[in-house]
Amino acid sequence: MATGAPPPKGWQAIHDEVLRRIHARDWPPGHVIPNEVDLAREFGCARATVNRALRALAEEGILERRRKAGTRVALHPVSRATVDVPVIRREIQERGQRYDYRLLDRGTAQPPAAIRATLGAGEALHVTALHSADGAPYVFEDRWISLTTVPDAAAECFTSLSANEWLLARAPYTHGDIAFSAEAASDRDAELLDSSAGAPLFVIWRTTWDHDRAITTVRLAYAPGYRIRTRIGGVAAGGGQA
Amino acid sequence: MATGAPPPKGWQAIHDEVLRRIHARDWPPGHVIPNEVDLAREFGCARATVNRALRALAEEGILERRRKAGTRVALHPVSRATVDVPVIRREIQERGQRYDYRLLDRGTAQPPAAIRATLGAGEALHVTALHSADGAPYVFEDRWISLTTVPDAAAECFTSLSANEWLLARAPYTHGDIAFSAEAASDRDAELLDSSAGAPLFVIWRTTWDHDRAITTVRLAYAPGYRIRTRIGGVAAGGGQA
DNA sequence: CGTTGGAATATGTATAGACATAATCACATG
DNA sequence: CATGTGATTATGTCTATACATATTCCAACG
Repeated sequence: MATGAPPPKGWQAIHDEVLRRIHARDWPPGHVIPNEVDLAREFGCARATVNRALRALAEEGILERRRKAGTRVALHPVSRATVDVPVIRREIQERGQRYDYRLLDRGTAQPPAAIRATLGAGEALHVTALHSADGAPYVFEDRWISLTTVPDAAAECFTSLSANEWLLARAPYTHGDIAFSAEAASDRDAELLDSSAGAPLFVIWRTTWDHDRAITTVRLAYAPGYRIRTRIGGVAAGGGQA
Repeated sequence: MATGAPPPKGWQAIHDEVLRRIHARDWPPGHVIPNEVDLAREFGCARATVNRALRALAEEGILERRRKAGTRVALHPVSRATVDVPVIRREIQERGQRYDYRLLDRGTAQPPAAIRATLGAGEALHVTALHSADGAPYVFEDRWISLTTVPDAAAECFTSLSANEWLLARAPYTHGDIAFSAEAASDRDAELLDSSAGAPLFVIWRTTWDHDRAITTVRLAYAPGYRIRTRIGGVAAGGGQA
């Protein structure tokens, strides 16, 4: 028979039915849908079950919920994608490639103004390194670490363990900012990544924080051809089993 | 007093306490934490409350949960960021800029092999357009629409309403694939985006599906300087209030 | 010794009921 | 008319209990 998927039961069934009504335009964008109590009665289940389904749809960006105002179909659907930014070593090893890490430089210095704006005044630890896959350069990492937030970093050499992994273990962050962009390879980028100056590089800027204190700011310049892939929708509300 | 944040109550308090123990290495990576019943007893609450907190942490990628096996601290922490890819018109208008849409070309044709692999055999609708902000080119859109999945599209001219918005309204997708990458501007990219050939462009490839049938595949080439920003952690498990 | 089958167990989900909280709306008041 | 205030209401959350389900573990069996 090979039925694609068994008919869902429980809150997922409600999730799917509500989604169907939205897609079928029974409930067009902006429409306020019935409240949880009424839906529970209609579906013959407890309110908590409806709540679970609607909350999942809200987390997907399909619904917008506000107390007292009720639940409405989102006016401006956005594609909400969850991107996993993995630890570089694992990213490479999971593809079955050999991972190499080479520290290029390490020292304390006064960071440039743009970095100082987030890391705060004073000296910081500057670490540059190259990650490679099967011998080919993969990512050029240029990182500043706050010595006020992470004083222990001053004693670490980072010759064999990448700063990223050391920090993850020693100074976990509470939140962070990420930016994806395309940059032209500088002369240094080009030399290290074995490409030519001006080549389009996929670049990730990431700053991580421990509450209100910045831990580290890093620029990751990926070798040409790199891309980040992800999905939207799909698992619906299943959660995060990789 | 300006206390940064009020001490959380309920399931968020448990979420934060568990996270604290993980960060404090009371529960190191790989460690199996107590089961929900024990934690509920410890925190003096119902199991459902603990469940809510642990499920949130699992969705963040901090914990891994399996029935019977229990809950363990994730061995390989990944930065799980949720990226909102907005409708281009809104993205521009929300910054207070004027939005312009110009259809460049529209016609049915045999798509190139790479597109045909996902869209299926047969002719498809090819639409190219330029979105601009305050008169400056912003995104060059190159899209193929499956006429087998969305036959209505053949009758639409796309002169004033962008294909993206038309599709969102008429042919909602169940899931999609997204890829972010950096590409060198082709001659055509450069001409349309008012930059020079070879310039690094941020490019998004997106394919959307209605169950197992592809709806559309689009390449969005953004003008130089574009970047996508997002956060990790932060709201923890609050959900999706924009 | 390997395989299989069942018992044990931790999470997943559902339920009914209750209270908390935020936001809205209508009304009264200045 | 502007404004504040309180009742109303829908969602947010918690509780206690129950059953479902996936896995693991172990023991019996071939």
